[in-house]
Amino acid sequence: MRYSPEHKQKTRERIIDRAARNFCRDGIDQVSIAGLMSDAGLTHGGFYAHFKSKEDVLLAALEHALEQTYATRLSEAASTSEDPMERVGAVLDSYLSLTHRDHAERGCAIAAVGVEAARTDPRCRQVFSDAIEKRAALLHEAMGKGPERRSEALALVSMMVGAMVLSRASGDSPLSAEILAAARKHGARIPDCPDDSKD
Amino acid sequence: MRYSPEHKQKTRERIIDRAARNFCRDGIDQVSIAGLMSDAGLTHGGFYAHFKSKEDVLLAALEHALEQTYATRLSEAASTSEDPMERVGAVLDSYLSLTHRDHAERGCAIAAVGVEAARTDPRCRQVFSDAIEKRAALLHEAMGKGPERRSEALALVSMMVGAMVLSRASGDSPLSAEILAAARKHGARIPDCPDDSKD
DNA sequence: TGTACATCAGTGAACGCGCGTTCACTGATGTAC
DNA sequence: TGTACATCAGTGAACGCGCGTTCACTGATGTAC
Repeated sequence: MRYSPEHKQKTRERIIDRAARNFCRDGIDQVSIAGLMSDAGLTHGGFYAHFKSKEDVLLAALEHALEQTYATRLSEAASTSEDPMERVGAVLDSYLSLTHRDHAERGCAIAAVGVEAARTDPRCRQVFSDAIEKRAALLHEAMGKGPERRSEALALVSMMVGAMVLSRASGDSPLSAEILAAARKHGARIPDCPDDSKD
Repeated sequence: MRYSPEHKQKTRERIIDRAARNFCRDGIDQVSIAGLMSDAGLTHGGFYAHFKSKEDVLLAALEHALEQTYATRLSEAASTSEDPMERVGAVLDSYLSLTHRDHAERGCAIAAVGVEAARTDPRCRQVFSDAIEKRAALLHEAMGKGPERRSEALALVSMMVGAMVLSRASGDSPLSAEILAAARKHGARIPDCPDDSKD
């Protein structure tokens, strides 16, 4: 090998990292290979030494983004306390923040490009499925209750992603922050409700 | 006037209707003016006799789609019963259905293109704000409780939209339907929880 | 240690393509007489 | 009623542009001797 063994791998990871940022910030179609490579300090032709196509780098970028937010923000928030309610509250506060709303480029890829990415490539749907499962499992465990509460975790993830989508869709109106606050409040209550399920 | 007074207006409405379908089904960037006009039985050149730009028709299409789903499905579901809980349940069942998941082209425009549209045009964010307000007000009224419950309505709308986004993002995996079921179940419980708020 | 060489990550011109938009036009329509 | 005319909704060729992708190449690097 001419270059150090990690050289190409490092470049590849730099491209993926920039791709994750750009896709989540601008949307899939607004990201060009040339712009992406330029952000990574390279020229566009080199792209195809690392990826087969734009769809390929999208897939890698989604996996990277979802792993990043899971490993850092989500699981950190979920391990802040001994108290289940506080753990869930910490996840909600972290996710449903104005900072997250205003910085999609380092935020949840499902909220940022879930709809677009899933529309085009079935492999993206698989990546999203796995990510949703992981997030539901994290919340499920954070709740510290029985296995019958999995549906609560799924409902919570739904509310979190939905509130982020709505708060971004409603832009800078007062409604935008109100939505986040409402989801923080009632999200924290979902594990509170009496479990009268018959599953 | 050479043509009947309503002639041009009818054509315009036909274009808007097709635009709403195509945008919600395929995403904004995947819809071309030529394809849209062809769907409306016209050729692409005529487009600019009706709209100033693609963004213009997007705005009109969003308003149309949001008004359609509100006036038909949502408000019908919200007036099916005398019982507040049943009304909310009917809205949830209607929105969180497999039919809705699989037919974005006639479904909720916020779930379908909310993120994409809001990213590009501030006017879209205003349209979405208004639509979210209307939907929250509908649910708020359906709940039949005091004005302090507005945040519950916002949380419910969040959960509905989020569950639809997630169920589409997770494609055809079993998880997809599970998410919808979880949101139906726990969405219906939000108005059930004791109101211990201090607002 | 120094030099010739082979590798291959990265370069940048070129491609074909589809897009949004423009514009000179056509021809179906309702009106004037 | 019949005919000449004005209107303007709709047509389709043409435009410039940016995109994803290809490919012949370059030059920095580590290796062989």
